[in-house]
Amino acid sequence: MSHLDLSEQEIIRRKSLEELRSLGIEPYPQAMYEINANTKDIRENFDPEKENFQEVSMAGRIMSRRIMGKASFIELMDEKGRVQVYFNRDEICLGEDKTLYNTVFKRLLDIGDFIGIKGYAFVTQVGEKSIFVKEFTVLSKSLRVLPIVKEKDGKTYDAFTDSEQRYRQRYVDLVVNSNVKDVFLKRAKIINTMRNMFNERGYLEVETPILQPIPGGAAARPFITHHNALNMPLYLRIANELYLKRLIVGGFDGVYEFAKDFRNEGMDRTHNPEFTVMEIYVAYKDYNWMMDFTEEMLEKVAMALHGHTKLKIGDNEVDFKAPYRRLTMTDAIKEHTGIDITGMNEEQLRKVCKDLNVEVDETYGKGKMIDEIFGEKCEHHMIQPTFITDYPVEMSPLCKKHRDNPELTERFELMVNGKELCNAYTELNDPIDQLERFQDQLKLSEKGDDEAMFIDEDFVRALEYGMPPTSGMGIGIDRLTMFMTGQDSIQDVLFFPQMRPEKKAKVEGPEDFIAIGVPEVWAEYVIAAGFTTVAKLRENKHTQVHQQLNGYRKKNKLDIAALQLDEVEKWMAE
RNA sequence: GACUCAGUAGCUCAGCUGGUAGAGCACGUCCCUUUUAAGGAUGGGGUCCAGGGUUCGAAUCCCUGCUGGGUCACCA
Repeated sequence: MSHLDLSEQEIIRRKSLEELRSLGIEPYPQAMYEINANTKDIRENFDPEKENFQEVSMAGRIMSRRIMGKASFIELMDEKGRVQVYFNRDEICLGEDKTLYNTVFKRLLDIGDFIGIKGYAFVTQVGEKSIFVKEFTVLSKSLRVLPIVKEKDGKTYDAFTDSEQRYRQRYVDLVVNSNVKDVFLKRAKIINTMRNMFNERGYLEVETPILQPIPGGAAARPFITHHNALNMPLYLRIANELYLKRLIVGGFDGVYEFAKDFRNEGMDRTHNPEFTVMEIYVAYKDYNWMMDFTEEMLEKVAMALHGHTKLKIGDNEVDFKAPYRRLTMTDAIKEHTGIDITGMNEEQLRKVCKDLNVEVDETYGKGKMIDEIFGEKCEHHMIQPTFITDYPVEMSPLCKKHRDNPELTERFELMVNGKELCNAYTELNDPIDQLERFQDQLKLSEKGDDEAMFIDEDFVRALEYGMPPTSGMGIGIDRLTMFMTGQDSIQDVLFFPQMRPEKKAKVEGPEDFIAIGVPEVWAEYVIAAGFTTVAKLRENKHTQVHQQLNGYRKKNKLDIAALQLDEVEKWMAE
């Protein structure tokens, strides 16, 4: 990179880097740096009367500086927070040579640099716990300028807020916005709390394939990729359900997985193309047991994070204290529309939808219409955690039919703050029924439903060997983290949310193309046909370019001579 | 995908009905030995997202595109 591309401040920092080296100071030393205290230790445990922390060795980033001639204060930030550090010229430079203070500390170090310090803890005149430096070491030089965020009395000034930069350069966000780290610490705690609970009960944490030949276990559009050696398509998993159930067939009584799933669908505040789901399957249980289990789990998570169960989510206060209300889908619809859909046929339901102004398609079956009514009229009312149970059979091809009503399934979703958080079944373990349900999905697929499930013959085969009665549950970890930490965007609970590539397509002028031999009359059309840069043009085979450009000429009826293949080939030479 | 708002210095932002770019922090130089959004003096720093158009003249108006945010649609 030439200095021409750098800002003034970046050039100054690079010069400082060279100057450090010329003074015999390596800005990126190899040796480890011994640390015996962190900033949190000092803040919480330093007591001047006890005279502790009198020989500390600490390390971190310089986050601010207040230089007053021969004395200076900096703020040093490590993983645990910040502490004030005092530098005094004559304490650092014991002899006549004051270079280490005047030049190295004052001039060559910058905000963002990592340093190590040795010294002792003390309290300043204004009463702030600080470290008195006897010796410091440059540990890593920062060449880019961090955003400067200042704070006074809990009020933040000049906060680093540009969401694009915060997500693209999360490392900067984490360095300068102290509250961001907290969300991710809580996310880890949520996962650990769940994992501990499962392990205590003897369930086994497992890993199942992410690359799957058949994307099963959910209805969603998958990402597709290609395996070269096998010369076959593979899909990134949309769910891991069918693999976990195979393990129940294999004889494990409880298995769970924290899994990244991938869905090739729209992105918004609550959807990212890759997201984390926890799925758990327990043998010899049903969905009633799973509801008890789920509410116990969520109460534990809330307690572990906050010490209580009442959380503010948006404008609502949501209480995760068990037990949660349990409501069948039919009763929920009755409660919010006054209509009892029990026993209605397709025609009657269609009329109900019309009366309720719920938009439905001609192709919708009973199940889908009921689901639409619920989605439109009920879902957003479910603020407190509520188990919605007994979904129509058409919507749930992997779920066992209801013990009292074959049109329904033993399924529940847990709704919180008007959104789905968990999804669970008494799992379908009748292989003949399962095959029929897959075949129904195939019919939907033939009708053009691109999200209908594929038939997984091996999964049916596994069921034929016998799967014990089992209940399974899935919970969206990103969404749970949003609820538990009060974030309203999924991007704020993912370190690296999906973004479009940031490199802008550089547009070159026709003269750049003429320079590589493109005829003058063609130059602007080459750009118009989509080859906006010479580099882009050269990414293609000359035969392809030739075809495409003559195609463009024909389509737009250009009154110029068609291109010859050998002519195009000459453009490609570097 | 639709609508809508935004993009100006490293960061946060001003910039009027079009007249050729500003502040605070940060940075350079100088002063300052317990400060804390340290302070004082002084100076430098810009492809005003990109491309086109209107105009004598565009950061500003118009068009197209790029990127991001919000709302909606899609999404068990």
